[in-house]
Amino acid sequence: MTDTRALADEGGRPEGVRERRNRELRQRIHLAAIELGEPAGMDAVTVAELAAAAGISRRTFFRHFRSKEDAVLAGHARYLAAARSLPMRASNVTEALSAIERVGDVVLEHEGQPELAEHRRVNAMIQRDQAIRTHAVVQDRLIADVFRDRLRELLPHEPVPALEFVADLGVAVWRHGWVRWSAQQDAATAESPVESHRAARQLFRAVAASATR
Amino acid sequence: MTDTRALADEGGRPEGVRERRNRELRQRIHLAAIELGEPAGMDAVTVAELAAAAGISRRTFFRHFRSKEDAVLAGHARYLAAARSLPMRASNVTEALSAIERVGDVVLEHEGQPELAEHRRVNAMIQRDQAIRTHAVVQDRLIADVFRDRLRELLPHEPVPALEFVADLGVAVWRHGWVRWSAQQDAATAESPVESHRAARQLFRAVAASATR
DNA sequence: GTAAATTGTGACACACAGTGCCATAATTTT
DNA sequence: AAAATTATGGCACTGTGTGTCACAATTTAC
Repeated sequence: MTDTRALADEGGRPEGVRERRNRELRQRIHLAAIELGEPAGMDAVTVAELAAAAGISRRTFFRHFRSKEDAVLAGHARYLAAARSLPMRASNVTEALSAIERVGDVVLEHEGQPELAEHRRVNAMIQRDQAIRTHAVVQDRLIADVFRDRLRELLPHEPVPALEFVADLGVAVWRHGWVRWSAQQDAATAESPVESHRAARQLFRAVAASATR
Repeated sequence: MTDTRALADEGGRPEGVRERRNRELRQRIHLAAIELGEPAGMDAVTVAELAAAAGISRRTFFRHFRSKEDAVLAGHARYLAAARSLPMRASNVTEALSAIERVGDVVLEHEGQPELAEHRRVNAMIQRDQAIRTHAVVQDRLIADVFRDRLRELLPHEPVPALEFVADLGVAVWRHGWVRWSAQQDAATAESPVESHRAARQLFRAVAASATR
């Protein structure tokens, strides 16, 4: 989680003390949020407790995250950053979905073992914890809006509602990929994230093919 | 808006004074919310102002709506009620989407002129007003969860993530239908709500057909 | 019809979220 | 080493949402 820079600028300058501390602190807060929220439910945790657990003041917490729910959903921040910065290409509405899927592919390639472990944990929280679930869907919408705006630049002649719709669908498929992956339990039949996302896309296609007579 | 009973029980008993006042008050609050929120943006409106405009106390407002954003989104409440109460039939995942679409069709049939005018107004707010937009997507998720749970009863052998996904897609198509309809401006080429929703379903199919090579 | 039970309302208090502001400490730059 | 920048904590303040109580209005039972 955490290093939203990973995708954007691989070749950065050294990274000063400030930068490193900032990154580490965000990570510490993130872990504290999961640690406290996982057992009790996020509604039962106050920002004051969270800040105390991370060794900072309430005020400082809000300088690093907009809300306690935000502190949990680090994966969304990475996907959002990718939606903003990765190159996209599409020459019509139906290609737009593929363009979004390609962004997802790149993100998947960058998610290593620690991120995957986080995904399992956070996705489990999204299923159980209403506060987190609510916040996750809001984040999804923000990401879809970013995709919509980028598609708008690529396809200025397409109606905006259609682009928004495609962006929505793209994000829904992405989310379902993770839900599917996180639902795996026994290692025997477990899919890799890439496989789960492929399955999500296939299910999307299958459902659409038979719908709307 | 307003009468969430319309779909559920057409043949009801007379309706007492209490019931009527309750309904009228909800409607009054709803209108006050739109009236205040439309020009200023919902973030700039406090519940105290809203309650004052509706002639009630702040405390009473919260007995009728969970939040000021909720007070604006009356159409979502109707759709939610329909998702809960209308009969659904499906024997596999791909039919599930059609089942959700059928619920939408029934709701559409019941939306008269005043509701349609409201849809235009509220949808415009959803586009402009971040607070409302955020809340709308949360409502959509709640509705999708209701559909998911109902599908779970109909198709107990299907994996829950798949059902959740289909429910998500169904709601996304529904929402896009309204967005598309609300985007119409000149009466000359304007679509009816039914036509817009049909177009939404077709776009869904078209996008899916060419995606995921 | 009147009495009892139920339900809606306002007032008050309270916990908590989120933000503006300022003084201070730590770091980067010059 | 001094100056400029940036992170932090403390404090105050607005606003949300909920629990609780007393009281008024309706509904139900008799």
